[in-house]
Amino acid sequence: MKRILLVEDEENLHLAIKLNLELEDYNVTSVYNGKNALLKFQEGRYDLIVLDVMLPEVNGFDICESIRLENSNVPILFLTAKSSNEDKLTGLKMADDYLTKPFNLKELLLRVKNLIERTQSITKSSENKILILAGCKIDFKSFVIEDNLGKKFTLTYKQIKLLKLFIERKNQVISRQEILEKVWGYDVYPSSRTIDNFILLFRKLFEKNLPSSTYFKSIRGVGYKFTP
Amino acid sequence: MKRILLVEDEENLHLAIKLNLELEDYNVTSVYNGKNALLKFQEGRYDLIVLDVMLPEVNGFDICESIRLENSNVPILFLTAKSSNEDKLTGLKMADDYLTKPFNLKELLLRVKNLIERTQSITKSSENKILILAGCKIDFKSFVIEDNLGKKFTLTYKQIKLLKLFIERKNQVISRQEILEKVWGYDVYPSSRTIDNFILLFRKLFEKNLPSSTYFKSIRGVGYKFTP
DNA sequence: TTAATTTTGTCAAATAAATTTCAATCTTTA
DNA sequence: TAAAGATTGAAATTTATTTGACAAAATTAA
Repeated sequence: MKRILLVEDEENLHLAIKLNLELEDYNVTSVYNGKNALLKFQEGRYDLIVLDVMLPEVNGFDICESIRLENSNVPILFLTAKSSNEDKLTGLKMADDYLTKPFNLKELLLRVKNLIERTQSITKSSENKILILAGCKIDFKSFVIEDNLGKKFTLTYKQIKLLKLFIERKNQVISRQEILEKVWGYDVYPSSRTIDNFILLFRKLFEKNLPSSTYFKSIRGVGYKFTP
Repeated sequence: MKRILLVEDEENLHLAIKLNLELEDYNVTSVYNGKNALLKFQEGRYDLIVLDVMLPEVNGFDICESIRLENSNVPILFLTAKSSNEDKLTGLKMADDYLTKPFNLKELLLRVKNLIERTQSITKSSENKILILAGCKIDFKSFVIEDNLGKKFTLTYKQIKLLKLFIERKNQVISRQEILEKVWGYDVYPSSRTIDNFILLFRKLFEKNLPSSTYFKSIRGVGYKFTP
């Protein structure tokens, strides 16, 4: 049974969400403010956190940040009342998904399901969040990769995100278009060169016999394919 | 925010649909003919395409086919004026849903919502698009074909696209003209040798007893026929 | 049937286009 | 404000695709 931490201060909405999640057989822990959210988070493990942005005292973004600092990458679904663009961007950067109030409860359930399944499948493909690739240990928790000589290198958030996408979709051609949307987001479109630079780094890190590449193959006119 | 590509040439209807979709908080991209539909489709990713069948120049079915050749399974909702049976059947085969004009806008909204939700939950269970042909495994996701000896060969984007067209239309003669339109696009006309070169490769890959060909037959004066 | 014509098959070379790479610039974070 | 990270632009490189030349096959006309 999947465990969800629900952080929402509006009583009626809270109960509605809780009821619906429980009907879908989730184990829901209820919390009505930021401080308790952090307490509950530290007490037990959760498969998902549904987090309202507008909370009394400590707001959702701050809580999210605290959680991430604890080296946890439990998926977080933000609920936000404002639909202003800046708010969305700030939120999305940290969140794994978000919903703007008022929202459809069905949609919430769908997103909850997707988020949990998605993270489940990533975790599975990289068991304890550590993966060996080309003799390199990749630790998705600390963002550190270590080659067979013990040399360490810390990846950035985006690099990890892209690497995860490739691992999740190994042996599949992923279009540049989709890479941008999955890693950078729907409304942000940096130039296509940006992706290339990330690939460049990955190749430097993992490929043994450059300049030919075995792991990160370019599919001309489409995008890239990762073959472990 | 879900993105919808609306392809409809009748101005009034178009505006009415657009307005209603936007009131439901969809991000609508407007297009009034087939060629632009394909252009817009290639530019960005959409969660749904609302596609009129009767369009000037390139009709809805052809657009649908082109989209499917691009390896996209974005849900498509057809709008059709005719309610003749044959039309419905042809449409439904490719479409995920369809509506016969004149229709109720409420119904459109309902179907749009359902389609988007439905596909959202299916998408993650990525079905493996693998096909066996002449003892070769063709994987449309990785663009790789593997013969019965285990030897692998990576196809290019155009090769995959053309191969898909042949497979979709197996046992049918496809004219060179149509091949060009579906695979190369509607305004690009390369020389006639171009297609031949692709056939040449396919034959090398699949045909067992060259020079006679069993799978890729040339139909003089018309085009080619693929018989699996 | 043979000659003329058209269409298709094949290959190597040319072209056009996408990718790689790197340095410079802009942005964000500490 | 410094430093790290992300992005862009431009040149170099690579590669898929196209073309053109010619051979082979099929079709038509004589």
